[in-house]
Amino acid sequence: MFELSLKDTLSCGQCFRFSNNENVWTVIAGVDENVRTLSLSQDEICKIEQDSFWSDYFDLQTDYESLKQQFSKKDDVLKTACEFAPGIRILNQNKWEALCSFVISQNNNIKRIMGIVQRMSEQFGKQNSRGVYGFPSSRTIAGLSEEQLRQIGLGFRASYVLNTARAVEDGLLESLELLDVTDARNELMKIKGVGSKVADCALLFGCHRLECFPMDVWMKRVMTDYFPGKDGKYFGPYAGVAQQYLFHWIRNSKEQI
DNA sequence: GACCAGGTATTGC
DNA sequence: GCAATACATGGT
Repeated sequence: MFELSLKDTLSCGQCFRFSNNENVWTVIAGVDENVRTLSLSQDEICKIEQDSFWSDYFDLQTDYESLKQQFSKKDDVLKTACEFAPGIRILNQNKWEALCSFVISQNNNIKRIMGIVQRMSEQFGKQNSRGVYGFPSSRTIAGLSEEQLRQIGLGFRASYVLNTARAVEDGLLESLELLDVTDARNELMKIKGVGSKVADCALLFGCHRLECFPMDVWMKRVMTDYFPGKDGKYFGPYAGVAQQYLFHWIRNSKEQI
């Protein structure tokens, strides 16, 4: 049996379309009419195994038990973070949706990011057969004006989102597949509005490049406080997984070391 | 009303 | 290369 906490995995800042009623967690994932919805309580998670889309989305193919064991053996602080929320997994999101969402995330807070993504979907996305709005396609966004994007509250990020949609329409995401992480990262950063942190988030949460180690304000704090002089390379080829445990721990744990 | 939010581009050394 | 600053918007 796999370990997965819906609450911790969905609310740890990887994705921006989820909600919670009573004990039921709901995720909305995917673009336009390919959007899918999952509503589940924690004690029903075994159902995910029977669905190929959600199995992939929640990364059931990766052995997190083994990773957490290795992390815990390597470092005591990381062990504490793993034990704080052991049910976190790295999501496999749509690449464009992840990239665009993290462009929106810059100098922004999670609640407002979620609102913007929801408005974007309802105004510019297409519905599936059940009436759920998918995240708008890059083609749709590339065809909008900056002014139209500003109206949903994107602020100065409107032009960044537009630049990103145009790059994706030019085949950026397909071109990344052949590249190593360093080249892929540099390619993403050619977009005006995509820096190192957003590039790493897109690669980690959208392209499943588990060695990427996004450095936001929280992770900078973790590194200076607990890993002085070190960087993401210290955590090895699955640094991105370690990053997410540390990120969630530093933001939510009252009792730090 | 100042300050902040999973940053980035620009400018100036 | 690294430090300082503006950037839209909505919430404390």
